[in-house]
Amino acid sequence: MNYEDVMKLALERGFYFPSCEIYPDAQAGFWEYGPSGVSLKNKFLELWRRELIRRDGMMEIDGSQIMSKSVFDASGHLGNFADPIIKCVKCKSTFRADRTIAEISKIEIPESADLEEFDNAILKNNIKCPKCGGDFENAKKFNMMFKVGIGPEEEPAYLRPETCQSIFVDFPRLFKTMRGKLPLGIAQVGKSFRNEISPRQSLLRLREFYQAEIEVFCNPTKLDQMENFSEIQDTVIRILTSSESVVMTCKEAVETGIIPNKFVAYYLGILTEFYDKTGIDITKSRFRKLGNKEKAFYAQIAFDFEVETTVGWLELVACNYRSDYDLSNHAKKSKEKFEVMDNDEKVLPHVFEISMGIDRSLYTILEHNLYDDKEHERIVLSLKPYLSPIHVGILSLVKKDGLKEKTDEIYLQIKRKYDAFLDHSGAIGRRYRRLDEVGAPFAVTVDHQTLQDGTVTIRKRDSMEQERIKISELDSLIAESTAYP
RNA sequence: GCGGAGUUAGUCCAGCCUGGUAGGACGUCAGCUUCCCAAGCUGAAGGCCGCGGGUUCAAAUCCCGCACUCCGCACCA
Repeated sequence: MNYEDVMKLALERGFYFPSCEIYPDAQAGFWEYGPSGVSLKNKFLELWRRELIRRDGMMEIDGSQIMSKSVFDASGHLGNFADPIIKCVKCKSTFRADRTIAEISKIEIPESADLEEFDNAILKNNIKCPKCGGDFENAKKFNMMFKVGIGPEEEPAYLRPETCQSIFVDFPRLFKTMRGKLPLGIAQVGKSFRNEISPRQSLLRLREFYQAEIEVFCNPTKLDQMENFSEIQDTVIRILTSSESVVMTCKEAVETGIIPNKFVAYYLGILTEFYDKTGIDITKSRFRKLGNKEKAFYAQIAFDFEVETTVGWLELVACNYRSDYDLSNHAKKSKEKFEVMDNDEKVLPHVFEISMGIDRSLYTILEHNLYDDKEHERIVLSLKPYLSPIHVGILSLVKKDGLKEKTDEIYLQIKRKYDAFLDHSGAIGRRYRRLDEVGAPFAVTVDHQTLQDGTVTIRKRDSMEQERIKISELDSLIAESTAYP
């Protein structure tokens, strides 16, 4: 199914929809999750915690969304998280200053250069608007961070453009008080904010979006001493470099040098295992090794985890080896000490990050799991049972003869433990199909036989098969079938 | 931000050219029916036609702005 089909499902079944949609001044790039979306998101995050956080004994924190100016001074976002732009006086088109100058005059000016450098280059080389030949206004910086004013004096602060800065800032306290030991993973789930020029495609490019980030602090001299590497050495990953596309095990990737060390390979391996369990088609995924020009300003080595969808390859996760970029800058700016002891050695840890875009991941899960079952005239969201917004539908075959009451009774028994949905109204087939669309893996139906022998039918979403089971077996069956892997 | 195409009920769309304040399908709800897969029958709810302004006796319809959506450019988790 394609983007439009997913969009339609999202709107009709309460997965997500535009924010502030009843008002004319609603801005692009802001979306809300409805009940089904929240339920899916919560379960996705629980899987993330199980597969990555608990697996490695990482810590999870929950930091402020608004952070002080100093943080972004140190992190480099104030200077670097901005694009130099130039605007044509005549046709009002806006261009990236560095790129436009490089294209026309072959002069490379780094994007972080002073604005005068761009203006001078434009003057000297007589650079005009590529569209209409008009002159340019002076170069400006467009910073993608949202500025906020704190208190009556409107002290400047910013909405965080990535969640990880609180992890770096909090690192000294966390390491000391939580008895940290390298390598140490610290994780965070939360919102980040970027003032995108042109947000588009619902959850795929947002101005306010969810990230699940993991920052692993490590001793840079021990990147190949990775005890649990054996756990994932045979995990198959797909890698795209500038020259080739390969499918190989993590072990082979390290041996051939495509991945620089066991440490990085380990995390790419467990990330792959995680995404496999979300129900994304892992054969349509790849780690794209980024070239120097594509990398973020803080990254030394970068792999983007990308997945193919009907709107192209989507970047779901950015894996960056940030070295000591963040810690050394925060140490310099704050005068706080960030060195820690690793056995007898004093080290300033390096950082490898796994920065996951939650919204994009959820979209991809929906797209990869939605299919049109033409034979049975139904749309099925074939989610993994543990991710389904609704675990089980509880239905009465007909309302009369006490079936409704019996159905209510079963619903009452299980509704606190599972996401159950009670439905009495309409034809049974219609109710099954509605449940298929929100991905409920099971439907339990109460019929006349139920009143006689205490059994119900349980219908499976994907096969549409039914079997009779005792009501007393219901709990354990659902528990088993919807358990995380 | 630019270029192109759009915006009418929860969803998809007709009506617009040739002004006279809305219609279909699906979905939803209630009842009947129905003893297991979107059946049928009856009834109902739901839209000041994206927002604002203009022209007109009269605007979904013509004109102008703005917002949003989609496709390209650029940017990115």
